[in-house]
Amino acid sequence: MKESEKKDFKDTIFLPRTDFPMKANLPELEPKIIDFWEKNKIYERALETKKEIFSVHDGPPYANGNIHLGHALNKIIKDITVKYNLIFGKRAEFIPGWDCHGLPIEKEVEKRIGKNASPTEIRRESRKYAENFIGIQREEFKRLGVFGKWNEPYITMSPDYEAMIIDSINKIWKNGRIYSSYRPVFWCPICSTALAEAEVEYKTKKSPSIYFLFPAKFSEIEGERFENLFAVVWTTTPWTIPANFALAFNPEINYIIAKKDSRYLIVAEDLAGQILGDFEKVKVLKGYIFERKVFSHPLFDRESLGVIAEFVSKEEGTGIVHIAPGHGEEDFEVGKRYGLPVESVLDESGRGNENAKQYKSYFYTEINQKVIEDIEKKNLLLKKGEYEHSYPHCWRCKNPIVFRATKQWFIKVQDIKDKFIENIRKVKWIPEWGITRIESTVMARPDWCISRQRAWGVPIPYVICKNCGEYIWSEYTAEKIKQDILEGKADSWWEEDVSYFIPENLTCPACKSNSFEKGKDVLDVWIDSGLSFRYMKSKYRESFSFPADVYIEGTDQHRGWFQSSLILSVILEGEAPYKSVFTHGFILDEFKRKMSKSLGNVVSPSDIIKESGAEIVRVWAVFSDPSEDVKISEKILSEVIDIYRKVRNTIRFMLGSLGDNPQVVPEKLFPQDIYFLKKLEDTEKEVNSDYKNMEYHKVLRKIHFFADKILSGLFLDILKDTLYCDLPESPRRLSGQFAIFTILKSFLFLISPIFSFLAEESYQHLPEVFGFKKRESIFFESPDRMLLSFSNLSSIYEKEKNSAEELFSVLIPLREKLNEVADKMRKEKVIGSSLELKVFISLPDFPYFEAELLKSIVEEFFIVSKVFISSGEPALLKVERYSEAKKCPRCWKYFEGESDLCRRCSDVISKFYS
RNA sequence: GGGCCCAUAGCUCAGUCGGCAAGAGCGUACCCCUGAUAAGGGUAAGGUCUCCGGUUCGAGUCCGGAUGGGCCCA
Repeated sequence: MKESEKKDFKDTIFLPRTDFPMKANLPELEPKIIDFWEKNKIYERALETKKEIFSVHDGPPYANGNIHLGHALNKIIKDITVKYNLIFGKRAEFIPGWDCHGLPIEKEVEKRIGKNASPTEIRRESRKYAENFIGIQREEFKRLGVFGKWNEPYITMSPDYEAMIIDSINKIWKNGRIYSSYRPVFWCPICSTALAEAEVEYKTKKSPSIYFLFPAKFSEIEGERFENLFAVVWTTTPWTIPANFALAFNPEINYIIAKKDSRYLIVAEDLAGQILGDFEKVKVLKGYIFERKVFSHPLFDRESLGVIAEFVSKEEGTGIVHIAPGHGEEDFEVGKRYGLPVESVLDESGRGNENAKQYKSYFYTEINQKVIEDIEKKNLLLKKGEYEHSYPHCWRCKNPIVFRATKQWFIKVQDIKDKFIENIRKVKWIPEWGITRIESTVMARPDWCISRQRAWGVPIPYVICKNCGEYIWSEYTAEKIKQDILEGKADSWWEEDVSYFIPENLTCPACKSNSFEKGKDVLDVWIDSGLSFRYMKSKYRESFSFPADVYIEGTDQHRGWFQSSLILSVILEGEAPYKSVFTHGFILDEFKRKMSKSLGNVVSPSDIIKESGAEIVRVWAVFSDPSEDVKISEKILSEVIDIYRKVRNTIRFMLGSLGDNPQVVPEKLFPQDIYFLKKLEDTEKEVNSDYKNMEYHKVLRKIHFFADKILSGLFLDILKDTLYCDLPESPRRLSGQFAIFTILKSFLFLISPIFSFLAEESYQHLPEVFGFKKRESIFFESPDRMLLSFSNLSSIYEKEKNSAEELFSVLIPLREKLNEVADKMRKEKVIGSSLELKVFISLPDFPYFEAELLKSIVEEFFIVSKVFISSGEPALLKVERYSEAKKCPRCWKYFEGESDLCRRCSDVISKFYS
């Protein structure tokens, strides 16, 4: 046959027709789709029609810096949750939030305008800084295709939010849960502020390490006399020695009296060798002996008391721990038991104060040196050196921090831990081990230190008695600050005089004095974000249901937001603020290392968006199981892109196959189509349940498998002959097109929470066939219009789906067998296309199917030209090249006969082109 | 150092109550098609289920320990 004749027949077949492009060019396309959603208020309008509320409550990101992949992963998972619930009829309003106050922004601003800036300047600049990044992050999140009320987010620095905070904290105070107390807290001497546990980082640090002696003020032990008796003590913080008031011994471990160079030394037995070298062991005794024994302070003229503490270990040091109750958490606890003074020897900038006596006004690192020198002068130093250990550092300025006793405000939580646990157990934690994690963090936590000596935050409403230093919390003050904030005077606390904030006749409850100054503390930012549920409750009454249906954050938030929200909610509302909590993992590189600037393995979402599109980020987010850590690499991204392409091309082919706009709904569906509709129904059910369980990576896998193997590899492949060559509006072709349309609608609907851009783009290209009238956006659609399992498709389908499945469960293994044989024949160059084959099979009786129909089904399903069926157990009997036949130039199937075209094709030509 | 979690083909994951001769997709190799064409189809090769020990007739699955990685804490 000549080329020209071939061409002629190509013009007579019905190839897919669609203007849906194969290449997406997402970086350019996506902004247009976002524009479409925004201009037409698609999300807002989709919400309007729904009633039942489903609340995905946003944990506010911190408003500094551009978003990173962790943010993207988080918001995408939230978005998928929101969209899934939305399309299934829930009013799923996503109100994004931003966390604005706090140290990181304040430090950043300080860097720009100088440390000496006034609080009002700092606050003004901090506010600008946060606003700027809210704007930036908002655009970045929108660019990812995340639906949300971007124009009415909640912002922790907005006047009504700040007022809500003051109101809430005052309510907790009225409940008697807030107290002030001296207490050693993490203190950054560089930033001059107390830090929360969440604000310290542990890094390796070299510290001085000294072994030194406390002279005993007693010489008799268990009836024996030891003149020149000393306790051996080890420390890596010599500057705390001026604050020493005790020496702690473990009651259970063995101590010895060692004679060395005419001195008797007390030290733990197991450690003596490595500390002392050569010595004479004089006596062994248990630590409890030393309780209430008195030693002399090595520097000052005062005493140091022997005490007992379980935490003293025999693994490290000397088995005797120097206790400075004002400078260590455990020291403080021990001190409290023995009634020791809680004294700080440092001022807020880390320099010696009055208590430090001769070390006054030296920085604590200088005190280290001086103390060592002085101890050496007194001949009490045994050994000195350096010690490398993991030590707390300030999260912001990265400098080592200290423990320092200061007066702070606390929320009492120790006494109601059982209430927290009780409420934790009512929540569904996904994955399940989340409950272990939150329970252990809640159980381990001390009372909540809520005060910070900073400017960028919500002021704590109290004043200080100038005469006696009493801290006085006042509802009057709280109310005044709150009113000012609401009237736009957020900084009045720093601008007005103290008299403005207190009632006229206020007297100090402790000393009756009437001279006061304003408190200098702002609230811990975890209070801000932890109260977000309360803001949602009051401001978004129409769209937020308390407790929220789900909180979704990274696993670090068990200690952070999940906990702060839980504590505040249990105190204020008597229950947890969420019904379920989903946690996702962190992002690692291809070698499972965390991302860090120093490793140079940081991937930013904007790079991927620029290169490949936001949809690729969305699909990546569910490519791995997000409840564990997720990896990203070039390889993974290219696989994600391949999945996208496959899904896109499959959709494109289906759109094209409906390009001739079939309108007549077929009365009869062919068994092939019914079988694939059944596959669709199965997939719908599985995918729906995966969505419900938030197993989005399983959704992706099923969607991909369905598009690739079921549709592209089977259904659409076998339908090509019908679609291309059968007469339009012939029963077989219409049935096929109807099935395609049914599948396509459903498929687009199911992928829309994840592939939001692709689903919308495809929906806009969807032809209105079989009487289907489109809506403005796919997000206006509903399951009953889009899903097979939610519609009541013709009784034919319901009636015949089981028999169709039965038939195909027999045909599929035969097809696989045939493929094996055909592959061999191709490799041996016997055939090329499978249409060159004729096949002999045996099948059991299928009473539902007539012989002719059955034969045509099998030919179509096998994509061969001729099938002979005999009766028997299912088997592939013989596969041969169909050598006696000739190829129809139109449909390329082989047939026997004299005519140029096969019968079907000549029929179509005569009917369609006459 | 402590708590929690993870560990299955080169990559990403399935693997319910212990019965598996261990599955899928991607990638790879080879082949076909050229009427989804910067597409489409087929076949095949890939695994001592991280390691060591235990329970059991039987363990990827249960228990103990080790190693590596993550989060949180000290």
